[in-house]
Order: sequence, then C-alpha cells, then structure tokens
Amino acid sequence: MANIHDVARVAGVSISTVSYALSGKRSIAASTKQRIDDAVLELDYRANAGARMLKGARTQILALSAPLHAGTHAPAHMTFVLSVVTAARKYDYDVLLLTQDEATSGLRRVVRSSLVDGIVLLDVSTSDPRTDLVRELGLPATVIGIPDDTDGLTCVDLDFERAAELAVRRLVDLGHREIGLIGQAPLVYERGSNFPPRFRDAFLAEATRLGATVGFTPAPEESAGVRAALDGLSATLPGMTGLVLHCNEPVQSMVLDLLSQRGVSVPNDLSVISACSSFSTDHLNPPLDVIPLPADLSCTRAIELTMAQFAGDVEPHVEYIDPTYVELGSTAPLTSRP
Amino acid sequence: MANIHDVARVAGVSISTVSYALSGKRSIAASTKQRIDDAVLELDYRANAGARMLKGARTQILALSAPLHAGTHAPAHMTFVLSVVTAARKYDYDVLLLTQDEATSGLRRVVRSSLVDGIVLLDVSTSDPRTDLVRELGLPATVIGIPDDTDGLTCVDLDFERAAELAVRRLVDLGHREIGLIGQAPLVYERGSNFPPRFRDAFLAEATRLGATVGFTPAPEESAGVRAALDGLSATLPGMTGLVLHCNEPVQSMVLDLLSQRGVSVPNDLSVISACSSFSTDHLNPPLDVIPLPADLSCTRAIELTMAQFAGDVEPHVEYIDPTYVELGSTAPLTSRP
DNA sequence: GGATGCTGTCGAAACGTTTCGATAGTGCCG
DNA sequence: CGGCACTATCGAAACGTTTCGACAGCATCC
Repeated sequence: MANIHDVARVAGVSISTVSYALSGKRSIAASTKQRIDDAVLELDYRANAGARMLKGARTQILALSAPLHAGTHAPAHMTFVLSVVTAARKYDYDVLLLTQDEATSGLRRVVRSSLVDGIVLLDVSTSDPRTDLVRELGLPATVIGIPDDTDGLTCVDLDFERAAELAVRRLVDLGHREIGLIGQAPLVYERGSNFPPRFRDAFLAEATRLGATVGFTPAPEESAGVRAALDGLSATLPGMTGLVLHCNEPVQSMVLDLLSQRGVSVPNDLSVISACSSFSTDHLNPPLDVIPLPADLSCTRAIELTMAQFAGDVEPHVEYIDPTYVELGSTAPLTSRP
Repeated sequence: MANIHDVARVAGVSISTVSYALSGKRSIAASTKQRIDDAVLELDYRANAGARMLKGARTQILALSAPLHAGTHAPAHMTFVLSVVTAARKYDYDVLLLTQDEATSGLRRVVRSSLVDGIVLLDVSTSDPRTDLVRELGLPATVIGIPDDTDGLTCVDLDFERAAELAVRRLVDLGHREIGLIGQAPLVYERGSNFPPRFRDAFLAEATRLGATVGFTPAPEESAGVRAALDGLSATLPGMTGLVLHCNEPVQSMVLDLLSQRGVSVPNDLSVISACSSFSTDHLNPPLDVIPLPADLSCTRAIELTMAQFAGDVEPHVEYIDPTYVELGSTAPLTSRP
C-alpha cells in the first residue's frame, strides 16, 4: 500500500511537504500542491490510520455504546445507531460499535488504548453505570437520553415533558376532556429507561392542570393485551374521546386495528395522537397526528456536541430538543353526539 | 496515559521484555512476568492502539458493512449487527460500523488506510457492488448471504433451500396437501435480496415434487393487506390446511390475529409454521413451530471464517448452515372433518 | 545595502509498539 | 574445562505520520 514516501517521491518533494499540502496547515505553492494531488490520486494514497493515531493524538473514531435492552424497540434503536454513524461521518469520524455485554469494560478498553477520541452513549437508564465510567474516563462524551444524575455530563434528548404537554394541549384545545394514554411496555418502566416516566408524568401533570381526566395503561405485549388495555381505559374513562399513544409501532397498529374492528372511527369518535414515534405514521390507517422522535436530530446534535468538546468550547450541560406537532388528520374537535 | 516505558520502569526491565511478557512470544522468567503483570495492573496499562496497528500490521478491527434497506426487518438486522460484534469480541476484535450511504466508499476508505484487518458484509443482494469491491480490495472478508456470483468470495448463510424443504416435508408428512406460503414484502423481492426467492423457489419445487398444491403471496404492508393476502390464498387453495410464514414478525402476529378472529383454530383447522424467523415464536398465540434463522450461528461462523482467512488456512467457498425444526405445537396431522 | 519579514520547502525528531539479533548467564556433555 | 544449547533479557531498528525549527530565496523598508 502506498505511503507518504511514495507520494513524496512521485511528486518530487519531501514528505513533510506532502503532509502540509494534505493537511493545509502551511501554505504550499499551487504548482506543488497540484503535483502532490496528482500523485495521491495516482497511487490511491490514504494516510495510514495507525500512524496518524500514533502521532496525531486524534484517532478519528468514536465509540458508540448501544446496548439493546429487552423491551427497547429494535427498529428505533437501529435508527439511532445508523443516525449516529451518519452524523459522525460528516465530521470524518468513524464509529466503533460496543454492545451490551461489554458495556463498561469495552468502553474502558477502547479508551485506555487510545482507540477512540470520544464516546456516545445510547439508551441510558435513570441510573446507568456507563455514566460514572464516562465521568471517570474524562473523554469527550455525549449521552443521548437524560440520566438522573447529569452532573458533569453532556446530554441531549427530545424534550419529552414538552412533547407530553403538546399532546395534551392539542386534545384539550379541541375540547376533549377524557384522555387516555397507552405507554411503553411495563418492562421499559421497570428497567429504568428515563423517558417513559418523564413523558407519562408530564402528561398526567399537564392534563390535571388543564382540567382533563386521564387514564394510563402501559403497552401490552401482544394483541390479546391490546384488547384488555383498551377495555381498561374505557372502564376508567367511559367518555374517552382522546387517546395518546406513547408506544412502539406494532402496538400502534394493533390499537388502530382493534378500533376499526369495533367500529370506532378516528377521528370522528376518537382523536388519536402518536407521541414520540421514531417512524412516520403515513402508512397507518388513518395516518396519525404525530410528535416525532427525531433520531437524526438528536444524533446529529450529539455528534456536534462531541465535536465541540474536542474544540473545548462547550461545558457539560443538558440540551433538550423541541418537539413539533405534525397534523395528519387523526384529531378533530369534540362534537356532541347522540 | 501509561505507556510501555512506564511499565518497564516500574517493573525494572526493558520495554522489549515487557512486550514479550505480554505477548508471550518469548519465554520470560516467572518472577519477571509477575512484576510486569503487577506494573500493568497498577498503571492500568493498555497498549496504544495506534502504535500497535502501525508496527504490528494487525489493527484488531473489522469493518461491518450493514446497510439498512427499506423492507428489511430492522430488529432482525439489529440482531445480526450485534451478533457480529459479539462474535468478533471473542477474538479480541472490535467492529467499525459502516452504513448505507458509505457502502463502497467507506469500505474503500477504511481498507486503504489500513484501519481494518477484515470485512464482514451483511444483507447482500443478488448483485451487490460491495462484492466486487471486496474482490478488488483483496482483504479477508466474509459475506453473510449468498450473492449470485460467489466467485472468490467466502459466504455463509442459512440453507434456505433445505429450510423450505423441511417446512414442506413436515406438512406433507402430516398429510397436508394444500399448502400456502406467505413470503416477504414485494419490495424485498424487487430489491434483489437473495434469500426470499431462494426460499420461495425451493418451497414450490419441493411441494411439487411431493405432490402438494401450493399457493404463494408476498407479505402485505399492513393489516388490511393481511386480510387480502389470506383471502387470496383461500381462493387459490380452498382446501388449504397448511400455511408457512416466511415473513417478518409483525406480519406473523397479524396473520394469527386474523385467523383467530375468523375462528380458524391452529393447529386443528390449520397447521402453521414460521420459517426462518430471527425471533422466538414463544410469545405468539399459539407459539408457532419454527425453523429459526440463527443470527448468532451465521455471525459466529462468519467471524470464524474471517479469522481463518487471517491464518491463511481457508479458501474462498460457500458454506450453508443446516436448518433445524423446532416443534411448538402449531402443526397437527390432517384429520378429515365434517 | 544591511536588516526584516514572508513564502515555500526540507530535515529530523517524536509518537509507542513489535521484533530481530545480540549477549550474558547457566547447566550439561564429552 | 572448552564447547554447546538453552533461557532470560536487552538494545535498536522499523512502522508512517505530524510537526517543530531551520533556511533559502525574494521582496520590502529605512
């Protein structure tokens, strides 16, 4: 494989000139630069990663800790992983993927061996051993999600509280006063994921503040459970005219199926909102008003924050991404009906 | 961060002694080895990855090209990705994740810069530009999936043909003669994924050979389509008593839901088999007999094969993983009924 | 016309490791 | 006891890059 000496020889200059020409850190005569570029192209030269790491102190690699917990919706998870990779590439960074069983030991290993310049943590729980480790390692790091103790951490996440408020307000503005919420799977609450309770609590609080009655049920595991969950909500709220789904896609479509089977028309009989969905609701029937969980935004911002930490121009802090409301026709004003 | 000089100093030996003690490539006195190990522990020393790469010619990193195509079932995909990482770690390899938009350019980049020792390709289509690139780059590589042209490639995959035969034979052995097959989404066939047609064609061939009548329909996109698909099959095969699902999990559960709604009992009225599912069918109702698509086996084997290529003791070849049949009670002998 | 500054280029050191070849010490054999 | 084999250790070269300091050439300025 061609190295910098080969390029220097072909271009008829010294290796330091080549290095400066490629990095742009010193001015180089246009004609010289041209010859070097030609040589690079001809030899298909790319700087040896090991040598660059060794000397340059920059590895151009980020560690991505992406454990796949039971109960986490895999497609959503995958979307985050891919978004991180894509965002990192914009800054010429590659991504090393670390998993579950290596959660802390793997992070420690790659950091101690100077294999990575920074860390991105995915799917953190309220109290996550990885956050302590990140503090200890002292490497630039960004957490996607908000753990309980954010001290010394740079975190970014959708503002789930405001998303919940947005959903409630929308329904209340339309006149609805009895509103149901189908949440995540029970497992997810138990495991200590941070966002489901954040959403739920803000939802209940805002509803109470606005004088609406609410019912909550976690997401069922299978279709039989969907029936039970809906029945449960109806029992609590006989006059329920609004429903918010903070659950994964399969559950959403099962709920819609069941409603249509029962002759409940959306939005005429029931206004439904999909909250914090990683996926578009276009293909659902009907398409649901949605407050998207924008994986690409979170991840792009996370990478930006990590890069800013390299530059040293950012202090540890928590950053919330503003939720938006997308109207697709699954909500309607409350009308009194026979 | 501590380096090998620090360890040598603390242990009171030269750096080459440290290196040999740690690599085990030359014999070291037990007492010396002990002092070195102590020093390593005390300093939390780990060899600098860049230096190791530069000198050692081994980077201990694999590139994983994992594009997420539309129509690919994300959870299954995620399972493969994580399985590759887990398997690679067993050999002390880390995994660099490459995506979609960098499919070929990214591979070329990491290889040309000697950042990775080998390549694993996921989700290859019948004619995939990445396979040509792999041939060109000449680095150890393993393909999970079977492209049309396997020349010079090391490939591993479930033996979909035998899996299809297994499914057919099971049903025919039980006396069923009219058998339906619900396949993957149309998109998946169009895009040129290799395994869906492999399964379908072998399925049809084996059924024909055994004298069974078959009907085939691709997987629908949503629940409305499931109805249509089932109705279509019933129209083709009015006496259908066996059904094979070669489709993703959501479709499987939608099919079961619909069957139960229609009062079709599994397995009394209809014997159902889940073919090549990446996930357990335990939670389905009823749990389905399954021919698992063992992501961990494929990925473990892929990593083994890549390691064998490093050692130079394996020639390019295609390797099939034997399917197994897991009985969970969703098939029953055909009984004549009123 | 000598001092000053700027531009473009070069040589050499340094990064941390692995590994080759050398060597000192020890035990054994003839 | 000289020679040999073997063990344990060391010194130094090499991997390919980045970057510091040097310097030649040239223009500019009092």
